[in-house]
Amino acid sequence: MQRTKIQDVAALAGVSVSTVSRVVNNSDYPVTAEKRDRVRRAVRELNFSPSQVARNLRTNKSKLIALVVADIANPYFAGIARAMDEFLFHEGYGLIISSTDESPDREKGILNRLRDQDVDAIVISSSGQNISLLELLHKEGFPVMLLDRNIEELHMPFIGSDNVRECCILTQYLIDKGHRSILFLAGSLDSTTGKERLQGYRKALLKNRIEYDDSLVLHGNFMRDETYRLSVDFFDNRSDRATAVVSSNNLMSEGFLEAAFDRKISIPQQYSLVSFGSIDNQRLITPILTCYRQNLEMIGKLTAQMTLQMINESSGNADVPQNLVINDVFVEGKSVGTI
Amino acid sequence: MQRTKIQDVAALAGVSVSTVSRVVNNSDYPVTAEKRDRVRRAVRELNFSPSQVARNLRTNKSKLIALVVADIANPYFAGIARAMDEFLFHEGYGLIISSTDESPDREKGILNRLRDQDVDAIVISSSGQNISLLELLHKEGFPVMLLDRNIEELHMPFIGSDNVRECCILTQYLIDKGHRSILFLAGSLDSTTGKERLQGYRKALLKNRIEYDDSLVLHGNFMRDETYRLSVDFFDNRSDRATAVVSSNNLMSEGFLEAAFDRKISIPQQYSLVSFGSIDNQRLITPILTCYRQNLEMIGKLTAQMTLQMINESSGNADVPQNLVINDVFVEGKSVGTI
DNA sequence: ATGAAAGCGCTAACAA
DNA sequence: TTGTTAGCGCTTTCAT
Repeated sequence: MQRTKIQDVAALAGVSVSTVSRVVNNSDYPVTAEKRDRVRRAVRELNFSPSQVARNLRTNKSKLIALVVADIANPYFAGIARAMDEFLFHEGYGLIISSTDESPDREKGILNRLRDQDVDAIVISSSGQNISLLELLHKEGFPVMLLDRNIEELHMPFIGSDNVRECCILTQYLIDKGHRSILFLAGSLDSTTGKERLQGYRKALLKNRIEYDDSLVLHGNFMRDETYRLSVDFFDNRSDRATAVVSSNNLMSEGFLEAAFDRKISIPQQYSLVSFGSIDNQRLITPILTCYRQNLEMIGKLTAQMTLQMINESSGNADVPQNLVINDVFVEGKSVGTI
Repeated sequence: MQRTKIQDVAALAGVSVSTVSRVVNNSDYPVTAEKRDRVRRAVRELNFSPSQVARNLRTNKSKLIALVVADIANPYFAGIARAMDEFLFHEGYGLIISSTDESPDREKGILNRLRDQDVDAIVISSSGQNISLLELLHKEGFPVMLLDRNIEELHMPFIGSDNVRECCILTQYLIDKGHRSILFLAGSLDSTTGKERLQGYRKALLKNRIEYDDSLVLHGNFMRDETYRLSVDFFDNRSDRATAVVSSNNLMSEGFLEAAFDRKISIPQQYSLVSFGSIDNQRLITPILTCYRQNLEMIGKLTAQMTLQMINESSGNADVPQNLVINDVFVEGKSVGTI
């Protein structure tokens, strides 16, 4: 069965294709009521709906926005994706989602693919290793928006948390509870996010005149399994070196908790934990984590809004980079004990 | 900055556009090594990469596959999406993901959108309320593949679980532990999946000569919050009517567990629970659920494979509908007590 | 107010 | 082995 095209409609309505196009697009171009009606009827009769592909080619827009993240199965990204989709759908946009698995190479491949697809914008939580490619895309006119992980030299719109501040407060919370030897689960230091969260931790130590000890920083990559391994190793060999831990994201918190569970370390009795980001199914898990909880719905919606704004601006004049720093919610749970 | 196009490459290489096209597409068409080289060099120099949009229009393929699910933030779908993306990326395909929130209207809107985008295939976990539209898409040549929820009258390829069998076994497990009054958390009965799981439950009752009691079936819609409400209501008003419960999917299990937690009902001491599908962060949650665990990685990969197969076949001859029934893994946890 | 026609960037049939 | 060219379905300029 063939797709009905604009010519078919034009023929049935007895008008030219231009007229059909005008009507279909609700152009404010003048069309007599009568023809408009004839076209509308023909459209309905033939169940016509214009090929977005042909439009794409002609107009250089695809009505497609890409979301590039480490892993769409991470509830953090899935929640944001959900909210973005919700918002974008109503604006007539579709969402292409790709996972990089934290691999810069994979990320590069994905970005190149997106370039060819002519997506209208790219929202990316980048490894931070593809700066020149992102720059190139930007130059070619792709609105690029940085999500969660900023890349400062790029001067592109960014939405994310105040990592330094929030991590500092989390650490301070532990210190206030009497902890002095605090482990830090670091995410990838190639990303601003990873760096800034570590920085927040150090800032809190400094403020409280606690000496920074490099051996208390476990270097991970924001991923659960790896954190599990690091944590098990820590428990097995140097468990007594710390009384509390600051985790850099939700997955790392999960990995740590799994390790503690397997090593029969009880939280918060033996170890206290604070987390950047809450974990999935928290209501079913003991203890409730003391953490900064991110409002995924809001982040997703704002991201979508900013992205559309970029798209519209970029067709106009200068695109003004804009940074949006989200204030997450501090949740006082039961995962921290007093010393 | 302008996109470089095939003409630019042709000019720089001193050949015709067809030659460039042939080289770029690795066509097995004969091209002399020398020209091939010249083209390759020009491609690199100009950083050329063909517009997928123009290709789409010309070839009627978009290298885009759509995944339509109730909610991409449901770990079940997110896990499948992740695995599909993994596989499809290597085959040169992108993945458009849309969430329907279980709304047939929303689903319809999404499907119409996808039609215009000319996606190469649609993978859908459908509400089951848009049969005629799915049929239309099929007639128009869109390969459609049903995921998790079958619609039998459509005779389209399907991948999913053996719902009747697995739910029957889950129920039987409870019966074997001495339970006779068993609550069933039903998903939407508009979907085959919802119906079949209920059917499996009834089958087990029948086999054991336990009378089916309609008031022990809580009618939900596969969603967490609603199940929470239904469960709380049950606990508050008719808690003593049952000693065990069969849940129709992961989210409903979570909703039930949250309700039990809030009402201080302990599992499995006061109530036993078996679940179709495991829950997120299970390792951190007590008790471990007795459930059928679905291998999302495998399901996603197989789905992607079948989809590509459909795409390739449909360009060829008859597309043979194919049903793939996954054997999930029975996990014996600690969520069931003996009576 | 309407229609004819150019052309978006590419592939592929056909010609040479 | 290579080049020329039609045309994918649409939007939009220009002429009427």
